[in-house]
Amino acid sequence: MKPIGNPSSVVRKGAWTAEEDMILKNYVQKFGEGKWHLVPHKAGLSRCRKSCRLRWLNYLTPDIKRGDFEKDEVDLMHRLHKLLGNRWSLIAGRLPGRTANNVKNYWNTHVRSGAKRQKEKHKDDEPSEHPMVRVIKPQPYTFSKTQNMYPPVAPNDRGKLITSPNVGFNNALNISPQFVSPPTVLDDRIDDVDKLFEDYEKQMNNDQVAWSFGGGSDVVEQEDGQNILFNFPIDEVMWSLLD
DNA sequence: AAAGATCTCAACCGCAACGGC
DNA sequence: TGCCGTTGCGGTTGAGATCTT
Repeated sequence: MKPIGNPSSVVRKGAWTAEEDMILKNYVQKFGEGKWHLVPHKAGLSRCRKSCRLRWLNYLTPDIKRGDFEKDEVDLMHRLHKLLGNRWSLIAGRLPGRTANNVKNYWNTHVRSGAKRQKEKHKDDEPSEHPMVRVIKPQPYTFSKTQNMYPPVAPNDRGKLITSPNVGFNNALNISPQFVSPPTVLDDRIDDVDKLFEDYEKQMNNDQVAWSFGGGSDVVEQEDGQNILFNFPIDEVMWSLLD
């Protein structure tokens, strides 16, 4: 065990001790969050600023929720993951008391490994139920709502949407270009996501149509303008996000 | 009871984004 | 406008816990 309390000595790694936790907690309660580069020195911890920040965010922050995820939390996680992909911090932001690390770990162990097991189980007998597995990630892309430009959009081999002169629009994911929004647009509007879900859920419930999630895939699929994920035209959602 | 396999999750690492100068 | 320091994020690792044989 390396000594605690001398920031000029070798930076400690590994599990945090109760003493270190107490020092960091006292420091943050006294001086507040932020300026993490100053924390090790000012608090007298032999830890790097990253380690301090992570420890605070993932463990010491008050109101952190521990234990198993509840069913509705998992449901919401699935919905948000379908919409946002592996943007754990955004997903965690919609799950009170959960951290990005929390969510990521849960996903990687329970959800992803579960899907993997299922895939292995079926890999020899029949083709996957969801042959097209792609997370649609927002990419930097300048566009104008009024501008009638349709650079063909298609997923590259890493599952990211790219434009290509050789790919006709019908050969892409059949997603209108306005759906391929720059991250800033999506991020700016992320606060609207909850409202959207609520509004559409209300609407769908009125029409006796339910959300369709599950299957353990990361698919946002579209067929004839409809998508398996949302049971409503995805363009409509994205336009309301962009409006 | 013991050894090996598997699972879980805290912590680390690398990188991109951001902001100040 | 480019550089540099800082921050925040997602992917990965590895130690400890738990399960299986």
